[in-house]
Formats: sequence, C-alpha cells, structure tokens
Amino acid sequence: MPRTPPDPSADTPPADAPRPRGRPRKTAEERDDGNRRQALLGAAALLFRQHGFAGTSTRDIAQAVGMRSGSPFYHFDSKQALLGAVMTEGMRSALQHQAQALAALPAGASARARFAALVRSHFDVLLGPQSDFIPVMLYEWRLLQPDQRAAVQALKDDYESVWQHVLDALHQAGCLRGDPRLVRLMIFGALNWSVQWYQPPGRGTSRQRATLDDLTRTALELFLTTP
Amino acid sequence: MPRTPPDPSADTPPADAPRPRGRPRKTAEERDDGNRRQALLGAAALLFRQHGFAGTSTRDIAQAVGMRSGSPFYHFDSKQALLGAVMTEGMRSALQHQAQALAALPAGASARARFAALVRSHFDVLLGPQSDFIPVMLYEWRLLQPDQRAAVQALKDDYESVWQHVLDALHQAGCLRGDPRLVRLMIFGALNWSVQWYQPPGRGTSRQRATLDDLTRTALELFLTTP
DNA sequence: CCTACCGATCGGTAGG
DNA sequence: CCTACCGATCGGTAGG
Repeated sequence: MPRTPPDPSADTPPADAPRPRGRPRKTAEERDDGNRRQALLGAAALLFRQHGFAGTSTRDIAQAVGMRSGSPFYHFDSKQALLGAVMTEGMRSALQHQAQALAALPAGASARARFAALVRSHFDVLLGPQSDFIPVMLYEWRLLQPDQRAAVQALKDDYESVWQHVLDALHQAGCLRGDPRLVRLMIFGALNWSVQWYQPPGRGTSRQRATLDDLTRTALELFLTTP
Repeated sequence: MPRTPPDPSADTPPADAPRPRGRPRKTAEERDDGNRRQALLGAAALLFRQHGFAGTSTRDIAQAVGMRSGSPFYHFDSKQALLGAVMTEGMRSALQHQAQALAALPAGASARARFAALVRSHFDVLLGPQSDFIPVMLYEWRLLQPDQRAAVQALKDDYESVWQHVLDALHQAGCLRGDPRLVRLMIFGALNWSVQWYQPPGRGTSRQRATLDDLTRTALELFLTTP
C-alpha cells in the first residue's frame, strides 16, 4: 500500500501549535535529559501496569509525555529496555525505602519491630503514591529478558535477604512457625497480592476502606504468634 | 503494498500434506466441536500464561492446535471472548475440585480440617497438572472486559464465600487472628503467589524441591495458632 | 474449519 | 528529539 499522501493517522502532528518564533519549543526543564527519561519511566510504569507490557505501545508512552512516536528510542534502546528500567527503578526505590525504615528504628529494636517496619515499608512502596513500578515487576516478571532479569534479580536478592534475616530471628524467637524459606515466599505473596485488591480510602466513600496501618496490623496478627 | 503473489509468510499453508484421497482430513475426534473448542481453550491458557494475553496472537493459538489463522473465530467471537472462556473454565474446575475436597471429609470435620482441605485443593488447582487456567485469571484479571468480568466474578464469589465461612469459624474458635475479610485476602495472596515461584519436584534435581504437601503444611503452621 | 484477504497498528530506524 | 517511513504482524471477516 503506497503512502504518497502522508498518512495523518500514522503519526498525528500537533493540530494547533504555531511555532513560537525564536524561543525554544521546550522549557529548560522539559529539555533536561534526565527529566525526560524519568517522565518516560513514569508513564511506562503507569501504562504497563494498567494494560500490561504487550498491551502498551511505545506510541502510547510517547504520547503520555508529549513526545512523538519515535522519540522514546532516543532514551531507551528498545521497549524491552524500558521494561527493564521500570523494574530496576522500582527495586532501587524499594531498597532505599526499606533502608530508611530500618534506620528509623531505635538501636536494638526487636525482631517484631523490625518486621513491622519491613511490612509497613513494603506496603508503602506497593500501594503508596507513585506506586506503579513494583506492580509492573510483579505482573510482568516473566516477560523480562534473561539478561535484564539478572540485573533486577540482584536487587531483589538484596531486598529479600533483609527480610530473611528478620524472619529467621522471629523463627528462632518462636514468634513465627514453619520453614522460614517457604514462609518468606508466602508472606511476600500475602503482601504483594494487595496490589490486586487494595484501594486507598477515598474521601466520601460510603464503605470505609482499610488504611495501610490496617493492613500492617492485620499482617502482624496473622503471621506472628501473640507476644 | 499489493500482494498479487500470495504472501507465503502470511498464512503458511502446510508444506507437505498430500490430500488423503477420499478420507476425511480430520479424525472423528479432531472434528468434534467440543473437543476442538477444548483444545483451543487449553492452548490459549498455556500461551496466555506464558506470554500474557496481549503477547499471544490468535495465530499462535491456532497453530498450537493445528488450525489455520482464522479458525479460532469459528469457535469464539473474539480474542477477548477466548480470554473470558479460559477464566470461566478455570473457575468452574476450581469450584468442582473444591466441592469434592470438602465432600471427602468425614461428617462434622473440624474447621481446621476443612481449612486444610481448602488449602490443599487450592494448591492442586493452582499448581497441579493442567494448571494454566487459574494462573491466567490471576495474571490477566484486569484485562477482562466488564461484561465478562461479571460472569467470572460470580464464580469467584461462590469460591470465596466457602473460604470465608471456614475462616470465620476458625476466627471464632480462636485459631486465626485479625479481621477475617482482610485475612482472607492475605491468605489468598500467600497461596496464589505460589504460581510465581513454585516448581514441582522434578526427578534428579540436585536440590530437593517442596511438594504440595509441604506447602500445605507450611501454610497451616503459618496461619493457624497451635491447636 | 480453510482460503484469501483487509485495514490498522506495531517496534524500530535514518537523517537531521 | 522530530520527520517520515519500513516491514512485519495483528484481530477479524466473507465466502465457501
């Protein structure tokens, strides 16, 4: 099919947009490379989460940040690289949040207190604001290419080893029953699954929704024996 | 691009396949409509699970059962209808398995015993043989169209209400702590998450993998207080 | 259920 | 980062 009259639907040019004479078309902030890259990551995380990786086109992502269809490939080598970057960014942020939560505890805090901090931090990263990066990792992990998977797996290993130490301590203190490795996987499941059903308490909703504190308290009650 | 010479890559015809003279091209079993529909469902479940809904083409599914590219649409109105049918079939099978597991219990079985049967049945449906239907539901639930979602939701409600009754009984007996509704969601998460990491114990694997009995025992230890 | 096909969309690229 | 584009693939359909 020859396309001599340029197909207007292929790459819709801005209908309006009279060229601002002499001034740069983008503000300094918009031109900043790191900012544009971050904007692409955020849009990709949101759209990947909503429609899945394969269900989101690179054009969708470009449009969400006001770019034209080819421009995301100036920042990322491929759509797969964008997926890997979303997950890496998610884990980087989760690790940082985790470290801060533990650092805020008093020195010599109990295993129970450390566990509570980890659970609450996990819910924050999963369900708080700008919380699309980790859900994308949870939903689309199997679609990661092996080379990118290794990089993200290293970050996941770091994150999980912190949990494993706390869980081992709880197990030895008799606060937690069952094989600690399987228990870790099941606890992660219980927490991660919340991305499928949790909705933050909105204003004016008729039925009262659970808060992240509610979730954290329930998790502690469910998993730990009474002190 | 005019396609006067029929594009061989578009819809690859069987390279060999000399017509068997006089005999039907498909055996009776292959021609059976229900059988072909079931074959499509099974292939769709496997491929949707591996590559996601949007990452699987209807051509992939057709090829997996030996059909040509347009033929799935003789059995299903659309790709979306195929997704809905996979989930409906998964829930139908899960409900049947659940009912059988409870029926096999002695009359007057304790809440603990009923809980154990539900957990084991859940793992069977999730991780046993031909276990791609429910994982597709877990992974792709958000991609279901609203009308199809309602139908599957009704089956899910039935399935979950059986659990809720048992969990309420455990809670009243003091075997389970925490808000029963949130607890149900967290327990489902702990169990469902296993589709992300569980691998059945293979022959000759160096490290011993967990069995479904191991998972069930760990779940009981983790969630229930000591009797 | 196959044949033959359509219109739309997709990831990605060369050149600026 | 935009322009203009390519080759491939996709869901779906008419007619048999």
